[in-house]
Amino acid sequence: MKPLNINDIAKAAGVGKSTVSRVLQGQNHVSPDARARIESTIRELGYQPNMVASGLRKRRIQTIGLIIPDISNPFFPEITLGVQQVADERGYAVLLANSGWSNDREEDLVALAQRQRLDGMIINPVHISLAALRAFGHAVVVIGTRAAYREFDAVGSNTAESVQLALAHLHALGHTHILALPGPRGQDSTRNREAAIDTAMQTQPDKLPQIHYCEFTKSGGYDAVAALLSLTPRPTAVLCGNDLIAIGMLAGLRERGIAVPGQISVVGIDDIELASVCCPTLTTVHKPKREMGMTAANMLIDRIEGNIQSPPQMKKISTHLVIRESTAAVGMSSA
Amino acid sequence: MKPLNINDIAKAAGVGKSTVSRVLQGQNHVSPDARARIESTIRELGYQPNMVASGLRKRRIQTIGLIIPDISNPFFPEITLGVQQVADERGYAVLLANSGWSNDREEDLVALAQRQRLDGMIINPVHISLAALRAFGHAVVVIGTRAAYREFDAVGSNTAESVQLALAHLHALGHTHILALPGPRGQDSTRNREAAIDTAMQTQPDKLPQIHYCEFTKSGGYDAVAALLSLTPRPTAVLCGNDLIAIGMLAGLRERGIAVPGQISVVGIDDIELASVCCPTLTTVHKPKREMGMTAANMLIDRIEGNIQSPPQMKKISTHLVIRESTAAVGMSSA
DNA sequence: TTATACACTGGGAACGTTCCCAGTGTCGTA
DNA sequence: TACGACACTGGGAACGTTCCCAGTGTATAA
Repeated sequence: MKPLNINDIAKAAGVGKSTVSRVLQGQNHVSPDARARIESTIRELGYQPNMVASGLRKRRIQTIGLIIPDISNPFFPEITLGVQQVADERGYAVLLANSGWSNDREEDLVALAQRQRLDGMIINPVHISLAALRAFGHAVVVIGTRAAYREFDAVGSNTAESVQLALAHLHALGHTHILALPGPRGQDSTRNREAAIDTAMQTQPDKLPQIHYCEFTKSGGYDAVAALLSLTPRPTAVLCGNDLIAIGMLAGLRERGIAVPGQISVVGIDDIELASVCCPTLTTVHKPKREMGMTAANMLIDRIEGNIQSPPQMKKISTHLVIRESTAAVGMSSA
Repeated sequence: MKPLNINDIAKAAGVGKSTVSRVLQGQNHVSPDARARIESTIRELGYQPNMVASGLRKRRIQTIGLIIPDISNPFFPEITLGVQQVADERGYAVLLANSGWSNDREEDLVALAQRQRLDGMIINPVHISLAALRAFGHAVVVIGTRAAYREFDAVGSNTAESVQLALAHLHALGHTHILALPGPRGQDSTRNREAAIDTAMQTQPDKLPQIHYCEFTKSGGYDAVAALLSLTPRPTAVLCGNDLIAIGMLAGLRERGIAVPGQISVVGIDDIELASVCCPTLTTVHKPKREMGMTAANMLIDRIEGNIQSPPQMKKISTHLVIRESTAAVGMSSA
């Protein structure tokens, strides 16, 4: 009925509970004889130490939190997998939670993490306030490159580089009229992309892309087609803030019989799996999502275990362009 | 430095810790006056109760485990989301772990769940033994319809129905030479699909599909194209065990210049998001994945909280066919 | 021989809650 | 007036570990 505890093992092995505890924690100062006896007793009785009790005493529960906006967005499972893999190897479990892009949910989840006394937390923040994040009181690693959170460790892809790669590709193909869909108006990651566009275009400000705001979703891209078509002269290429937007846009263009890349080139960012399967397959900037997850987990656990004392650092993971079918030289077909 | 505890609050509010505990747990037998004072003290000092301590005492940590093969497989994020949503609403956190389709990992993870004293566990089992699952000692809900685990609560989609729907669709289009890819040889879910095929074909055993085994992945489907083409007469339709297989097959067929659905019709199972984006879009059997996750979570928490005492039950969620571009009547083009 | 060091051991306190229980006070009723 | 019923209260034990510490014994050095 009630699970075994350390005293049961101690009694069965004829030793004190302290000695059993030492064995469980892999400490020395235990005679080979006692150790052997304890280990075999544990195996025999199928004893599993209670990590809740141990967590209470040690103030470490070997569990980290991962707060992301939405696991059903294909960008995040890969991140999650990377986090899990490292956490696992280093002896931590992962508590996963979705904020659903909501500020309230984000703050609730951080409070929950605090009550659960998680050892640390990796968060891809949407709106959450610094104060709420600080209140957590344990190690935090932020996913993303937003300046607002610079007091925490962070890992993000290099947005400037991504945008630069995509734009350079379009320019090389001769596109000068470009529409950019950097994301929803007023969100930090949108601003990041806009800033990156400005930086990339510093030397040729006359070719600055036009901006249209939309959600980071398929339907965001789909709806943006109308805005695209209302522009004169009509852009010959679209730079999408992420692949979901790009894929929505592809669907919208196809419905209206506009050829991609014949009439319009489309480029995305992220390189989610969909990008290699959609039609046409999508030229995009590859982000090493798995690696980002792994890096975040390593940074976090290093902090937790005190291996790092340095001030917060930001690791930018570099990206590269993947050229597929959705882009071509300007004026390939109907021109 | 050290977080506040219940005694700090009690002292600050001028009451005993028991009274604070009663307020925290929403019990009655607390005077309105004391309650108000305690609540405002808690808010003022920003106290967050320690769920580890409470978990130790109550033997409930308000956390459930979710063990799936691979979160990067697009079938699982939706399930996860459903589980999370319900767990959240009912006051539970979710610990997520990937078994990576490995038996050893599965058993390790269950042992971990046991050490963590999770209140319950939802698992999509691959190979794990009954013994290992029983050893967990808390509530378990299995995802899938496999007979082997019938001693646990389970929720699965109706495989028989799914296969039946897909085959009926192909038959209605006039296909009589069908190749089925039920999954990897020797895995239970593969056997389930095979059995469903046999059942569906009982009345017309002469048209029984041919079977080829492959992994539940894109490359599994891709590699199966060779097997498909080596058959004479060449099948006019392929029934794939899941959408990933189907999408791999589409890619392989496209590479070889075989028209879908002109020369070969392809139907999948699952209706993952990829299915509506790939090219051609995929006719498939829709599984309500989110709903499955929600149902599983509700069953589990009902068990945990003792709302159910009944013997284990299996809930089969029904499916429906989604007709898209990848299927057409036999002999539409080159015939 | 004695002192010192140190591997090994087990008992008890502590971690922060919840629950039991015994002790108040107040009220209604006999 | 006496009594039971009951809302309210706080102290202490318990949950299962880890850590501190004091107590063994044995080997090595002086």
